[in-house]
Amino acid sequence: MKDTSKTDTCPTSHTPGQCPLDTVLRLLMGPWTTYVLWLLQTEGPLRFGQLKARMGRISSKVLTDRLRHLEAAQLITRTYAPTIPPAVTYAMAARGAELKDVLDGINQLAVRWQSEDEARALSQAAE
Amino acid sequence: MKDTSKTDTCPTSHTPGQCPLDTVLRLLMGPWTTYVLWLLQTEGPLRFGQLKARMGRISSKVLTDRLRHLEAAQLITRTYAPTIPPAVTYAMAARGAELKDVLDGINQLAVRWQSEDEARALSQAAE
DNA sequence: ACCCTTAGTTACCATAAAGTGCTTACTTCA
DNA sequence: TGAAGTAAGCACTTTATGGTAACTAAGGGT
Repeated sequence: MKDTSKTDTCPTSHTPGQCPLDTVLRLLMGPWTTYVLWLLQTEGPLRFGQLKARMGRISSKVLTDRLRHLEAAQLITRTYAPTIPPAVTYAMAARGAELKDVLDGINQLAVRWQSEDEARALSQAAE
Repeated sequence: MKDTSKTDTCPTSHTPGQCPLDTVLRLLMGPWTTYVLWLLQTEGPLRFGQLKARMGRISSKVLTDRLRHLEAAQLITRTYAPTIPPAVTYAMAARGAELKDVLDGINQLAVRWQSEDEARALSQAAE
């Protein structure tokens, strides 16, 4: 859990301590987080090891941490099968799907801005 | 092989920092960043000292850093008047206004989720 | 008897980021 | 004379975070 009591950045809510927007942004910001969501959304439910394998150099510790936070925010679901060895499957939850739309919105902006910047850099280099 | 905006949350690159969406999210993650944008959006152009005063306990160093990054991303503009003492004014730029809409989208989700959680907590407490 | 598997946990370390305080430049006002 | 005021810059300290590696559970295979 992150401690937001020291640095409250709340834009919209005047109740000190937690702004909803900030809570969500903080959740998404760490490295790997959006990548987890993207994988679960495009490939469907995945097990811990499958996620880890697709993410290359991520450590178990950090991946666990990201999954726990996403699960606590109800963006993904965690299904534990107490077999030996155990099998744990993660999948997008309803809120994750809702978030996808707005993330796509940001992504479209980001991609467009980047291409605009590249185009401008090229035209300047041509002078 | 061009349209990545349809389903992808992270288009081409898997490494954190290369993906456009990740770049934007990392810029916003703050602390304080969304608060700066919110202030400039709701109160109009503000000078450095005015921003700092409204943000309470932020240090000049961090505020400067945030403003530089937002300026580099062309989300805000910086206007320097070489008077004595100097006067520097920050204002929303075109891209900042574009971003505002999607941020509002996230904020609406976040607020709704929070109220849903609170309602559920209350109904459980009533049992 | 030992090693393999999965999905983590724990301890420890290195680095990055945030916070604090001091300094600058120049003019006006007391 | 010198204090006040603005927008930082710089050096230093402290906290947060990510990464690495070792270790666990419990049974099945060899």
